[in-house]
Amino acid sequence: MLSLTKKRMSVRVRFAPSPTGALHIGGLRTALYNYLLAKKNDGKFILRIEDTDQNRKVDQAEAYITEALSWCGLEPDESPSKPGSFGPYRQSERKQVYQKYIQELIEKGKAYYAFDTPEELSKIREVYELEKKTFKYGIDTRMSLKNSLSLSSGETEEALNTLPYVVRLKIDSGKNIKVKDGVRGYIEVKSEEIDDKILMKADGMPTYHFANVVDDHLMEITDVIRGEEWLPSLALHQLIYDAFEWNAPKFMHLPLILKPQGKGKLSKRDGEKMGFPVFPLKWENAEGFKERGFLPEALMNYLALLGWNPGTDEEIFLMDTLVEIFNTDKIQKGGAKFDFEKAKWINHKYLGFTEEKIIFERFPEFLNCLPSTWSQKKRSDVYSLLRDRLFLLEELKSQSELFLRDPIDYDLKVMNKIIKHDPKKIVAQFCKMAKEEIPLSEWKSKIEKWNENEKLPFGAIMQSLRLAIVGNLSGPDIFIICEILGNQVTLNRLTKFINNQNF
RNA sequence: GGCCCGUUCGUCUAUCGGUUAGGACGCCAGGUUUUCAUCCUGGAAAGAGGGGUUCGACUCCCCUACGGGCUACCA
Repeated sequence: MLSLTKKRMSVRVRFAPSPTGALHIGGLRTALYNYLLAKKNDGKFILRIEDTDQNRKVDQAEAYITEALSWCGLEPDESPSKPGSFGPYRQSERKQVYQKYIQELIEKGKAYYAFDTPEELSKIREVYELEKKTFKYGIDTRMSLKNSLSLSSGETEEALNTLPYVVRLKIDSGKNIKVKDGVRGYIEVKSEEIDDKILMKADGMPTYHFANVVDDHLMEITDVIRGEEWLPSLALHQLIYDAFEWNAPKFMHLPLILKPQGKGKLSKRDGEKMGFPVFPLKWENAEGFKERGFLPEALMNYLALLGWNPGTDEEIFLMDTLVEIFNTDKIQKGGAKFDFEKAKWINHKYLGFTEEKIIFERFPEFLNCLPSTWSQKKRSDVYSLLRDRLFLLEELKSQSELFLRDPIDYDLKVMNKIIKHDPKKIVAQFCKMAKEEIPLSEWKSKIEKWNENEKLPFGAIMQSLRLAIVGNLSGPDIFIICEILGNQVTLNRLTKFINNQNF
């Protein structure tokens, strides 16, 4: 047990998203696990923006990511907006760095220039596909393609000056590459399986693989926690570390977050289709967890449990506890389906133990459905009456509507059931009582007393009142509703009911 | 197609060779309540299939099936 909680020295982890759109909960969970590992070990959590693909870059995305992490309480120790001594933290600003290191690889003979155009290559791929073979730019093919290995040095020189070129990693065959994933264990890959991946693109930008390795090394990253989609590239990354003769960090690949129903990984579409958020904050037309009324702590709690477990039966953990108990060897191997119901239930728990004052301070946007003309006490009374019923803060709006306007109509099914007890007469009696301003606690006994002569089912009385005041049979304690409504409004509603000509 | 990874109730998961396979969400039933919801109690519900190894496999190995990922000058 002691070894599980022992702290390691100078842990540095990074979350490295591409600014191609909103951060979704898969990425968010990756960020969370990184954050937890860092904080558990008194280490540093670094945000690095991987914007090497200029075509897919979305302007607002980086700001969104920063804001989303902040809302979730995952504040980076180093980031583009809070540089440490390992910057720049945006890959597009590190071009010279990559140039320097790619040069080193070329000089070492570990990488080479290639002049084949994308069009040429895709044509070759098509031909291979027709023969049901897979084209690999590598040991078997590289000498018949246009690169500094197949061309003479003069031709290469010439091409370098006139043609666009990329730099590829030169992979030797016949090697068994053994890599370790902290979640799954050792994985062995034959070097023949890996092709001579492009390290530097024709536009002078590095590819993910290259930039990632160089930056993780330079930024002294000790542990890489990333999505499972990177697992097949792990051997390639190891080869790049080897080419530089660098020590690789520890790797851990998180299982994917899957659709609630059906197959495949969770997508933005699923959220739209099934009515749940997949983004922390609003993005374009899609509402986020924030807008739906999640407490960020609750979201983090749910995400922590999606692919990891503490090994106990407990499920509700504040961030501080999470940091304490988080342990990477409890990370799950298989993908996990997203379950919005469970997420809501956790949020409900948080709503239950979070002080009202805190809710009013932190989530004013949800309290806005209560008129600003109301006194603080009245707003507070409404919230405390409704809070046990809330799973999402957004529900406050619909749940509080009964205070804002008189019932539009009355539930006819209920009406038919109780009509034989003469609900108007019952309500009229209640009217009389309401005029006397009886304290809340005495309503019930008053009604019972009155009912001694009338001999009505108690339920019929209560149903008549509820129908008259809110129009249907659901909702919180009707007497408290009356008290919050005040005598005037209550009397109005009762009178309206009595005067209704439809029954 | 090739390569890699995975598979315990509907869902998230516990189990690290010997358990009546545990918990939670959801579902169902009962209780509390003036109703609904909350809350409380209870219930139904699982080791993908087939081979091994072993005195004994959910647990270790192999095969199959299924699911997923990668296979770009995207990350």
